[in-house]
Amino acid sequence: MNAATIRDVAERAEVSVASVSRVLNGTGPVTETTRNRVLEAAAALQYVPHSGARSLSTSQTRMIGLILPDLYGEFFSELIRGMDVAARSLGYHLIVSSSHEDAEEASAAARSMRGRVDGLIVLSPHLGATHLAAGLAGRTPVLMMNGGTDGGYPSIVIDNHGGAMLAVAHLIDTGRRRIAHIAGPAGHLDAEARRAGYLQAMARAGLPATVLDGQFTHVSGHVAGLGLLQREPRPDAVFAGNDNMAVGAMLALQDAGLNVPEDIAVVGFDDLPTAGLVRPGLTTVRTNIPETGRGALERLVRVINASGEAVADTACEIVRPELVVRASSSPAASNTVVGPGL
Amino acid sequence: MNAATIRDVAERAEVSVASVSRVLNGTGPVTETTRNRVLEAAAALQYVPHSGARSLSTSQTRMIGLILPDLYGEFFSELIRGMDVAARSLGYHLIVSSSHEDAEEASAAARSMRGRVDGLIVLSPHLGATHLAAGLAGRTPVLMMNGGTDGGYPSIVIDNHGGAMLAVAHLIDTGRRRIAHIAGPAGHLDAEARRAGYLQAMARAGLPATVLDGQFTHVSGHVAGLGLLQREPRPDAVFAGNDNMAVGAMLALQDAGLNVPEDIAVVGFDDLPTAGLVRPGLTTVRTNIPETGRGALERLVRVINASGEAVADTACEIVRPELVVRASSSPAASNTVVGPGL
DNA sequence: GTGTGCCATGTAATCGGTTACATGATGTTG
DNA sequence: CAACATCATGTAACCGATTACATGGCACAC
Repeated sequence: MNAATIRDVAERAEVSVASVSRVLNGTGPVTETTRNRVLEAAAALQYVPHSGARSLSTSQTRMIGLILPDLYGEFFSELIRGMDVAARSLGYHLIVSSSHEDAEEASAAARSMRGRVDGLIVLSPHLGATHLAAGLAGRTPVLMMNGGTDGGYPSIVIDNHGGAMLAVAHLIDTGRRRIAHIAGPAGHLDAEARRAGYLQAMARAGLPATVLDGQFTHVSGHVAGLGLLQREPRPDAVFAGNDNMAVGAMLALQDAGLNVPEDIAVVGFDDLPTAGLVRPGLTTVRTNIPETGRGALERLVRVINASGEAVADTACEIVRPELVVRASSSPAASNTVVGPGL
Repeated sequence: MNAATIRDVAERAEVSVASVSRVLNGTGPVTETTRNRVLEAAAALQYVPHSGARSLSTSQTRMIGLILPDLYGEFFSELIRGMDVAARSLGYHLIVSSSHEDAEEASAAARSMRGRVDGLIVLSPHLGATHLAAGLAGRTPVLMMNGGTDGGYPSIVIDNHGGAMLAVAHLIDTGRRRIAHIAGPAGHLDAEARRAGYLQAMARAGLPATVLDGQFTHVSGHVAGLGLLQREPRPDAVFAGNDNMAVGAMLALQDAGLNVPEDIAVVGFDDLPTAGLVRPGLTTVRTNIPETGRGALERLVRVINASGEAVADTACEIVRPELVVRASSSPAASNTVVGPGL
């Protein structure tokens, strides 16, 4: 016994397939009697429309593809949470493809989704992905997140540069002068924007910059922390490119007998849950991830519905992060949140 | 200009649609000449098969639905990572629906996926979901994870009970006697199995049990930690139902001036990345999540391909977690991993 | 009573693939 | 040279929905 089709329902309800379709989709007029017969028959047969058949005749899949890099932890789950909630409320489903190390893999994933999604959200912290996606996505609407603004796609970027400046300004405001930076991997857009923000804030304040290399990992932060101990004079603050490295560095410094924040202040980026659980609590830069994800999905759906419109949406929306001050940069602080500032 | 169809490709290559289909799917014999003409035409037209049409004629969607509760952090991303990698290598796509607080929401999600997936993986730590899913999934193959073993579905469960006993045995082995437990929320299957494991291990050792209530959150762990300080005599060890609560409790104890592990040992469950980053490092129970996810997906695909087979797969596979000993339970320990034991 | 208009319903074409079966070309063999 | 096997290719039916258009029933007005 195969699954019931619309014809089975029509037969059982003794009406035509057109009426069944009308009742189930709420299109066109039907009498109360017809509606009831159809509903009853559909329930009795446990009828579920064949999505393939529907998408064939409507040329809509009501699916949205999400292409992600090799993300870890909280960021990943929060982002999907936000998007998923938005998708559900708009009647869409989310197809996820994750762990794409480079632009090539990401575009292969994009290709494999062509034809089965109505739109695509691409997160690519690697250079070049925008360009590659261009040739592959074809007519599928695409929304780029944190992938640069080239390519003429609508996009959303997190203001990493501004967030970094916020962090550095906070350190300067609290009296620090020898502020070092632990950078993320080269070629990673987030990492580079944060580094640039650090450099600009330091230059603007007339302070000398010190950059150590890191890989966004806990271990590389620890190594960089050991590197800081060698510096002469020793920095009185570190701004790490992400929380993972900040925590790694902080542990290295503490294990060497330094006090945080008295001897050296530490600031991270991302506001992972871990940031609030280490001691002292880590000052960091936070973005509202679920909210950003929700916004991205809603915007993509708007683009989908507007396709064919005269004016295409190619704007780049900028999400401003905020500073979360904890004890790692200010002995007095408990858990204050400071807005994005100017 | 609409997207190219198989007929457009056939026309351009001056062959029939059947030949195009044969070339593109590798079914049936074709000459080298035909193959090349088709491939060239397909490339020139940027042809992508319409997945709806294909699924209509083959009655396969090559999609797998994943229904998740309101998971946070690492567990979520690791699980999806493992499944996604497996799915990709088997030629499937993953449709994710997350954040389902209760069994009813989860089954609504399952219903909305009927007809658009070839199979479903349902993670439901809430009682009753199995039963609800039964009426809704219909003929769709379903794999239950951590949702109990009733319902006649193939299932995979993490041996929370055994993991908890492992943790308690470790504490007893290292000389602890007054071991308290911070339990997770009532009605949560993982939480209840861990609690039961704790109780059984204590009973078997002839030790009195002490259970405090928690909600799997950091804050509830902190509150429970304060509760421990009131106990007379004070426990010399705590086994928390998850790492979040363990860290919350540990901070409360340390803030009250106690030394971990000298005054009191702390053990968690899950091995979140945070567990290795707090000081002292948190002893905890770990499951290889990506591996478990990969296995689950591969097993579901096997079930899908075998459907119609005489013998249905209704076995319950048990994943044994392992103990990770860190400094929070043993001053000597650095980062040893102990196997699942007997 | 007949014409008119409205409205619920049904018929059948259509979407874009897959594939069973028919066809025709080619080579082999007696 | 005829008969036949082999094999690449083409034709057309089919999957299950949506929907434009046709149809038929009914109420109302003249």
